[in-house]
Amino acid sequence: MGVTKEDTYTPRQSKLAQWYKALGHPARIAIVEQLLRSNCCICKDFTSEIDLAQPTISRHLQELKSAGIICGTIEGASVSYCINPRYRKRLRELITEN
Amino acid sequence: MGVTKEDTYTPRQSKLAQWYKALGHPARIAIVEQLLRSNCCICKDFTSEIDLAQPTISRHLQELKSAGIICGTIEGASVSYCINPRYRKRLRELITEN
DNA sequence: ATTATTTATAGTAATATTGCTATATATCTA
DNA sequence: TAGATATATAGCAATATTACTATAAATAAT
Repeated sequence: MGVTKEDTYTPRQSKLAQWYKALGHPARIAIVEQLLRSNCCICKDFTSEIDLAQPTISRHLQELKSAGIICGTIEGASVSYCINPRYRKRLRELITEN
Repeated sequence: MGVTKEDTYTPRQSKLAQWYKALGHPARIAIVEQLLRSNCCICKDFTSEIDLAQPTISRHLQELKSAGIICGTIEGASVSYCINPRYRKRLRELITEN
């Protein structure tokens, strides 16, 4: 049904799955890679690197944010995104390895 | 459109995303965890641990298999599944960590 | 040979995801 | 203030995912 029986699993299993699901799209991998290189980017920076419409990029950014993978801070008219420092090292391994 | 613009990304980005997507469901996390504990399981072993119908488990197993995460070998009337030895260590880190 | 056991596939229905265009909102700049 | 810039949201359409029941297929057991 496209709906996951959430209460079947431990919170840890659900959390892990949510984390990896957030990384389960090439656009989001590309975003994380760009952030690992550039440290901080505004939304527009991604739209010039990744061939997707701006609202689509924005949506992927929201998904990474709600998974706790990235943080966004308003900076004037733009929003500055960066890797959640807590997961920076781990993400570098996840993306770099293999 | 629920369809990913695959040619926008590098093969590496697509491959990474595919790998993490396969881990992006709690049932598949549960399956991998069980295999990390038990080394080898037949399909029926999973159905008695995870509260999902047998065909649903079977489908999740196929997805893990096509991502290269697990291997299945026919053994009489049943199929013996195990972690792809090539990724065993890596998966233990991915599942255990955090 | 018939029945039981084990697994996969077919078919279906509900929900989720991805991506677009149009537009709202908020801040800068002239 | 008026226009430009940057981002998010609304709304829509197409496809993907998840899970079910029913059933096929293949081996094991009686």
